[in-house]
Amino acid sequence: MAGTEISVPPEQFTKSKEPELITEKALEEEEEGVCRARAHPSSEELEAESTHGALQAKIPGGELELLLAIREEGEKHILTLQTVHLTSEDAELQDLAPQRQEEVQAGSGLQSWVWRGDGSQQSPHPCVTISIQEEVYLLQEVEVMQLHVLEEKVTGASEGSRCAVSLAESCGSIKLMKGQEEEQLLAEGGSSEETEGQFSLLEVRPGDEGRVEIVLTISPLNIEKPALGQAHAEEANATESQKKTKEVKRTFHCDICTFTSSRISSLNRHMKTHTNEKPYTCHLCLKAFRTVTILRNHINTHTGTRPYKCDDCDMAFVTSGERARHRRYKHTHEKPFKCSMCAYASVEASKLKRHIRSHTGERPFQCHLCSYAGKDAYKVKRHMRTHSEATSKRARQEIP
DNA sequence: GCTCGGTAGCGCCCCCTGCTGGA
DNA sequence: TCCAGCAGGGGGCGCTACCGAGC
Repeated sequence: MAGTEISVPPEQFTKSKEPELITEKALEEEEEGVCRARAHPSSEELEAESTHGALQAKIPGGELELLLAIREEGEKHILTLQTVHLTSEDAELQDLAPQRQEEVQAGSGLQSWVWRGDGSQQSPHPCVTISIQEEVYLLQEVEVMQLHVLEEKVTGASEGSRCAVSLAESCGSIKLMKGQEEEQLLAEGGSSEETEGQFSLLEVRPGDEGRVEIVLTISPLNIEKPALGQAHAEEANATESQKKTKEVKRTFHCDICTFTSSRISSLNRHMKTHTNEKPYTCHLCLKAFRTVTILRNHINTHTGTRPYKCDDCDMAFVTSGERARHRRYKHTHEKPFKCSMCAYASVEASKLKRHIRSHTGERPFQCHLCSYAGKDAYKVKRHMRTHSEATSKRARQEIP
């Protein structure tokens, strides 16, 4: 299938951003036999996705739910569901005879997806076949539709577990649901391709009754999954044999994002980034900060204390990062950010980003008084002088 | 747990240069 | 022709935020 591509109206899909696949209500729902991950990506985040060429998936009118089977016990997976252009060869894939078929309805707006699996286990990876109603997902040219499902290790999944992923357009939510059904056997036959070593995928083909079938190959990953309900630790990549043997390296997970660390102190520090708590207040300006380090740097900006002195000149800086950047600008001339379209290279990523706008013509900063748009914020600010000065000139002319 | 070093990102300001229109 | 105004492109720094790792 690699190579087969179907086309889906981009607006019909919302690509889930991997770090967003974290749940808010996962804990209580897990107790109900449902593992549910919900994310609320902001519009900015979705925008960012699109800028990377990834597809945006929006499900018109409601949620999209994807059922899939997890075969291995104690494994975690990242699933990427990707639509691809369909070719005539895909008809051959109809030979994949699913043994099971289920339809899922989740709410009024939900488009039905059909999970299918067969008993063949020839593939090293489990596969899932999903059918989508054709009126929802058109067999045209697709680029988009990428779903990342970060699945928790499935313990006690002897009966198997099913996961349902749903995208709700209205709120941008993604749900990960673990069902209680019996073990779903997995289909074999969809070609797979590794992407960044993370996932494999899948096959898209026309199904019956006007559906599109997507065969999803699941690659087991050694990725720790966020705990449900609270930050937790677990043994990284621990198999039973490994557990029995030796040195258990613990990995601590944030349950709000995909952050992991080998140190609990790092996790504890990280967890503060998910709160608005800023307990460290500058006594000079009353501005609050999350960490004492940031506060210290801030106070140095008041006092003029610049502890980081450049070895090659008389410049000094508040932070080591400023000094390092200064050294790249002035002394080492190291420019790690290189433009792929010309010879331009920059010390800073933001400069490269600004430079690329000169290639693309993008002008994201709009003047609110005229049609002028600038490629960076300061250009608009500078441009605004022309309005104020023009106004003042007129005023001077009108008032002799 | 604290601290340091490094990285990332946004913002601000400045300089240099080319174009354009009016004096 | 000269010059001021304006915009494009880019350099450099200020500051905040975050994280890995050493102590």
